Amino acid sequence: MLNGRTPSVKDVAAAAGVSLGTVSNVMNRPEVVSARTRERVERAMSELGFVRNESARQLRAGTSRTLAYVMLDGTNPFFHDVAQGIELAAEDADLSLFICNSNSRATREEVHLDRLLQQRVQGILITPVDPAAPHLDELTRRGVPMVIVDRVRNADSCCSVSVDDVLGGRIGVEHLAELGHERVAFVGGPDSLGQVRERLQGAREVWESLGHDPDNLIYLPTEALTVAEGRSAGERLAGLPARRRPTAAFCANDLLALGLLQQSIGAGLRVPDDLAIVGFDDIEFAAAAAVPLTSVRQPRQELGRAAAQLVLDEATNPNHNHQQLQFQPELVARASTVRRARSL
Amino acid sequence: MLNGRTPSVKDVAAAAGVSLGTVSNVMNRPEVVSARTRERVERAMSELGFVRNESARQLRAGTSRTLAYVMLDGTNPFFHDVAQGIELAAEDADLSLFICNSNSRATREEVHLDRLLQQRVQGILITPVDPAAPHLDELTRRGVPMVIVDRVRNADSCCSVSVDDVLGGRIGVEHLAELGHERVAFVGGPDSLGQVRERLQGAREVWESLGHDPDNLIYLPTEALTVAEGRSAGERLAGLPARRRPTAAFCANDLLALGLLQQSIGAGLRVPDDLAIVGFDDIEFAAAAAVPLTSVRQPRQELGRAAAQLVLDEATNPNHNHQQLQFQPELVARASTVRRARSL
DNA sequence: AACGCCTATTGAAACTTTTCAAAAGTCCCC
DNA sequence: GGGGACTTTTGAAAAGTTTCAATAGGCGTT
Repeated sequence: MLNGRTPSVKDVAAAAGVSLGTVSNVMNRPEVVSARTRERVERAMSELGFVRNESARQLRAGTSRTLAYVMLDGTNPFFHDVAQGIELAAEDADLSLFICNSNSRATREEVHLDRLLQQRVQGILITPVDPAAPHLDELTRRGVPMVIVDRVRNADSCCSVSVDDVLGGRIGVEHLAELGHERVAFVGGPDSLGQVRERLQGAREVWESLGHDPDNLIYLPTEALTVAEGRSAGERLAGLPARRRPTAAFCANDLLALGLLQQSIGAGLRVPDDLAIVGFDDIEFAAAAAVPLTSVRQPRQELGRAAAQLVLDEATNPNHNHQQLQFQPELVARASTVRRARSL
Repeated sequence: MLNGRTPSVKDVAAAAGVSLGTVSNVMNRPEVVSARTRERVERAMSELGFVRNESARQLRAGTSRTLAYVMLDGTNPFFHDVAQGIELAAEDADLSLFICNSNSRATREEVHLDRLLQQRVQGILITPVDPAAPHLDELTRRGVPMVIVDRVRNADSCCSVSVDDVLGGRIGVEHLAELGHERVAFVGGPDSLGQVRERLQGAREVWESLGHDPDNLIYLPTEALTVAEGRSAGERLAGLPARRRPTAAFCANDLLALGLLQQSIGAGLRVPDDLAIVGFDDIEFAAAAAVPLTSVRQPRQELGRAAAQLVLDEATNPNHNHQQLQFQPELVARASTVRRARSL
C-alpha cells in the first residue's frame, strides 16, 4: 500500500479504519474524539511511523510554526547568546527557528529576508546592518511581524529590544572615575554605529558631570568591534606620550577589550595597575580572560527571549502595540579594574 | 481582488493575462517562455509584490530546500564555526538552514529531530550527544540524509566528517616533548567522550614512543570541556607535590586550556616558563588570550562545509556512497608554549 | 415509536504550487 | 493553402493537511 512513500494521514486513516478528518482531529483537537478511536488512531500512527507533513499543514492552515533570527555577526559570541535566548522562547512556544547570519553585509541580509519571506515565517527577529534600510520597511508593509534586536528604529513602526547604551557608557566610565582614574580612553568605532555613539555620549556625560576635563577622556577610534582592532588600539595607546597616556580604557565591546588586554599584557603592562580595562557586553570569555575583565553587562539571553515574546505577541495578538523595550545594563567588576575582585 | 491576502500565482496570472502554468514556467523554466510574456509576467510579479509560497512549492515538488544542523553545545564557539561552514555551503546551494542546539541533552536532541522530520528537511547534519543513540538509526531508516559531524559512527550506516583525534593527541604531546618537557599533564574528560579517549590515546602513544616514562604523562580528568573545569584542573595541578608537578599541560579543548591559563596566571605562574599549555580546536579566542594559546587546530569551517556537501550528495546523487571523511589536525604554536611565538 | 439532543464521525473543499499531456500558434516550404 | 515541425501556452490533476457543515449514532423523554 505504501510502497516506500512516507505515510500520510490517508494511510493512517485507512489503517485505523476511520476517515481522514478523524485522524486530523486526533492531532489537533483530541478532546472531540472518543478515547477508543483516539487510541486506535494513535496506534496506527506509530505502527506506520507517521510524521505530519509540516508544509501541508502550513499551506492549509495558513500559519507557519517558524521564527527566524538574522544575526549581525557570527564571530561575536554576544549574538549567539541572544540567539540562545530566542531559541529558548521558541522552544517554549513549540516553534522552529531559522538562524541566519548577515555578517554585517546588507546584501546577505536581504537575501536572507527574501528567503524567510518565501518560507512565510511567523516572525522575524533581526539585528540589522542598517536599521534604516528600506528592505526592513518592506517587511512591515507586508505585515510580517518583526522585532529589531539590540538596535532601535524610528519609534512606532515596529517593536525593538535594546539596552540603554547611554547609561552603559555612564556606568563604565563612572566606575573608572570612582577608582580615581584621571585620564581615560574610550576605545570604539566606527561611529556610524549608533551604539558606539551612544556609549561614547554616556561616557562623556558622566565624565564631565563629575567635573573632569573633557580633554582627559580620549577617544581612540577603531574600524570595527573586533579583537584585532583592540590590539591595534593598544598599540596606539602605548604610542602616546607618557603625560597624555590614559591609565584606564573603556572599550565599546568585549572583543575590543580582550584585544587591548592581550596587547597590553604582551607589552609588559600590568592590568589593572598600569592600565585598567572595562569592556562591554560581558560575554562569557570576558570572565575567562587571564585577567578577568570588568564589563558592562547586557542581559543577552534576556534580550533574545523578550524579543521573541514581542514578535509572538505581534503575530498572535490582534491588538498588539509596538513597544520599544529597553533593558538596563549593569557593571560587573572584575580584576581588570580592581586589584582584588570579589566576583570572578 | 486581493483584499489583503498576499498574492498567489493565480493573481499574477490574472494580472499578466496568462495562465497560471505560464507563471510557474517563468519561475522554474524561464527558457521555455517567450521573452515578451516572461517580461509581462515579471512585471506583474513585482507590481503585486508576489513572493513564492515555499510550503506549497515543497508540498507539490516533494522536496524541501532546507538543511539542518543540530549542534551539541552552543556555548562552545567551535560549533558555531562549524555551523558557519555549513551555512556557507547551504548558501551556495541556495538552501535555508535550521540551526538547533541540543545542549548536550539527548531529549532536546530528539525533540529537534522530530521537528526537523516534520519539516521534511532535505538533510540533517548533527553532532550527536551519543553517536549510538537509536533515534539516529530512525533517521537512516526513514531515508533522511544524515551526516555525523565531529564524531564517528559504526562505519557504513551513514557519512561522517571528523578529525583524526589520535593524531591530534600525538601532535600536541609531541610538540611539548620536543620542547623538552619531561612531565606532562593531559587535561580532559569525561572519558565517555570518544574524542577525549582518542586524544589521550594519541598522547600516550607518542609519549611512550619517544621513550618517556608513562607515569610522567599525568591524566587529570575533568567532568566537562569547559572553562570552569579548566580552572579546577589548574587548582588540582597546583596542589600536586612539586616533584610530581608537570611543567606542561595538554588540554582536550581550548575552553579547558583557557580556564587553566586563567587559573595559572592568577596563581602567579608564568606561562610558558612555569607551565606550558596546549589547547585543542584553535577557536578564535585561543589566539586572543593574554598569552596566545598554542593549539591543535581543527579545520572547523571546512568540517562544516564538507559535511554539508556530503549530505547534499546523499540527497541528490542516487548512487551515493557513505564516506567517513577525516581531516588532519595541525599544530599552531603560540606563546603559551614557546617564548617568542612566530605566529600570533 | 417518535422526537430531540448530544457526541462522534465523515466527506468535500480549500490552501498554493508544479507538472505534463494536450492544444494552439507560428513559420516555412512545396 | 495545406502540411509538417517547431515553439509557446493552457488546463487540469496532484501533493497532504485542516476546516466545517452535514450526517450518523446513541440515549433518554414523552
